[in-house]
Amino acid sequence: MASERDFNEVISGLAKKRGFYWGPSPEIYGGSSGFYDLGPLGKLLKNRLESVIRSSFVRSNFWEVECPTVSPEIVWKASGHLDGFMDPLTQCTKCDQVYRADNLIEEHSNDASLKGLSLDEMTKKIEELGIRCSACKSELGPVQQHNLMLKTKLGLDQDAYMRPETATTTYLLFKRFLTFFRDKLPASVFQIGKAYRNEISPRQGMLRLREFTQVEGQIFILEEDEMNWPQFEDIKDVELPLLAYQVQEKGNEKVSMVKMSEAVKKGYFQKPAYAWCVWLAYEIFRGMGFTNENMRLRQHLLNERAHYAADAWDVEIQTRSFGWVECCGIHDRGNYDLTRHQEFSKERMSVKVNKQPVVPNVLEIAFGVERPLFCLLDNSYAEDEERNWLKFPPPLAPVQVAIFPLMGKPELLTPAQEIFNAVLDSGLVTQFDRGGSIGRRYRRQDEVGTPFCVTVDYDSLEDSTVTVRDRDSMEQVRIKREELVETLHKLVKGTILFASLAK
RNA sequence: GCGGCCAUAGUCUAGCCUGGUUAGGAUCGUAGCCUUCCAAGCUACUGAGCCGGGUUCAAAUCCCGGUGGCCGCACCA
Repeated sequence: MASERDFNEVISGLAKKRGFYWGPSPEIYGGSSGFYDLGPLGKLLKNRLESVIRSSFVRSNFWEVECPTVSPEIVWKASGHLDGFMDPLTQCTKCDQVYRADNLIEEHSNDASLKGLSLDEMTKKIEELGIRCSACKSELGPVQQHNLMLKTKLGLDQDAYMRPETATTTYLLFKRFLTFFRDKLPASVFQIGKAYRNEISPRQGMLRLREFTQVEGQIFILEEDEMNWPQFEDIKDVELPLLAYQVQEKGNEKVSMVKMSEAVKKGYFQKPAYAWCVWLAYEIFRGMGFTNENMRLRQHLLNERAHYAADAWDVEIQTRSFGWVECCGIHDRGNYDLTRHQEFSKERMSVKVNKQPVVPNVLEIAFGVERPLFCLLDNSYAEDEERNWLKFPPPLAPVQVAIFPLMGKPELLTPAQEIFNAVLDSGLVTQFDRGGSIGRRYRRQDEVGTPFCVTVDYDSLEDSTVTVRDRDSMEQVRIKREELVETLHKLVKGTILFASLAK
């Protein structure tokens, strides 16, 4: 198998060639890194992932909302992103090398008390400690901030920002949710939408984008309900591939399959409701085609956690291009966000518990769609001596069925066209292909992961059957014409397996 | 952002050092012929020197700047 870097080139080459994604966008003007276009197949695949995500959330009683992607500055002051989302940077006055000021100070002082200095204080500290550019030994300039949010203006002069996450915009609706949910907590909502991060220098293609689609599910919940979460009963015997931080601290990277009830007992999870969120994230990723073989749940080490996070686990996916890739965060955000918005907006963000106002906590599942999209491509790629193909689970495949006449003769073309129209009308994404040899057409479909191909041959004219060919085994069975549409639907949904037809 | 390397059809690539004809090949694609199930063959065709500037009679080729990619550093809520 190709090395890691080469493998990424295989995947992105295939993605470009067959229309999964293109970029950096806008290509004809040279492109800006961190931006990609989805081609027809990529968009289909993304839609499938999103619909898996949607139905998982809806089945778990979450309600979908959609908020604007631009919000005025006050929102991001309140959320902490205007301060916390900034990197304090200092630049060499001579060679323009850029350093992260807080890291620099920490390295040179070994003094943990120096966290949280202001910009001016950091500038002074660098001078005091005599820190110079490690490349050319020249003086460093004043500490400035690089904000990871993209700034814009509303009207003539109101500062505003593109949202760096959808979560905050969801929290702003809390009062409305209380009415909608008739004052009952826990209340669960989710949002799928664009978010923007002005990364200094994004690399690794689809894995670090400046504009990407975020999925964020939120549960507004009171503390006692976090401890008493009935749905946990349903999953207590489910085993998840876990890597807790206690295990990692012992220098161990070994994932173990742990029953959820066991994980709570061991103290990996403090709260059953939070543990359930980790399970839900896992379930969503299983729906997106990942398995215990290529997925793990890793708990953040204490120093990895974000400004709002009381506990944090990630879903990580193993790829052949980049090793383990962090794809989803499950956060216990406490009541940090609602408290802050209450403070800044002067609006009540609490509910009454025993006549006392209580600001509820938030549990969050957050991920970008593009990462699992890439990981799925990466994990689905297969090749042997004669062909390469994408072994998408049939329900996720962008193109679901392809229809061919065995040869481009009118007597086969016409019935093949009719079948194509019927299958297309039935709601499957279907392609018709009459070009080149039959083998070549199978290979084309293999390369984009189409799970089933239907071929109309001369026998079809006699006995009204067609052959259905399976992508992974390359085997084929004859199916009666009148059963074709229904059979294809079952195959694509995965309610029957091709192997069960093959006898 | 910094440094090193790099940029030619959809994809892979030759030519660049040593400036000079219609920028060559492979593959993919398209149309047709042939072909009764896994990239066969034949014929024809489409399609390219990242962008901008400079040097020169002449630039894919030399020089400068920008953009993008890879690697290292830094960054990645």
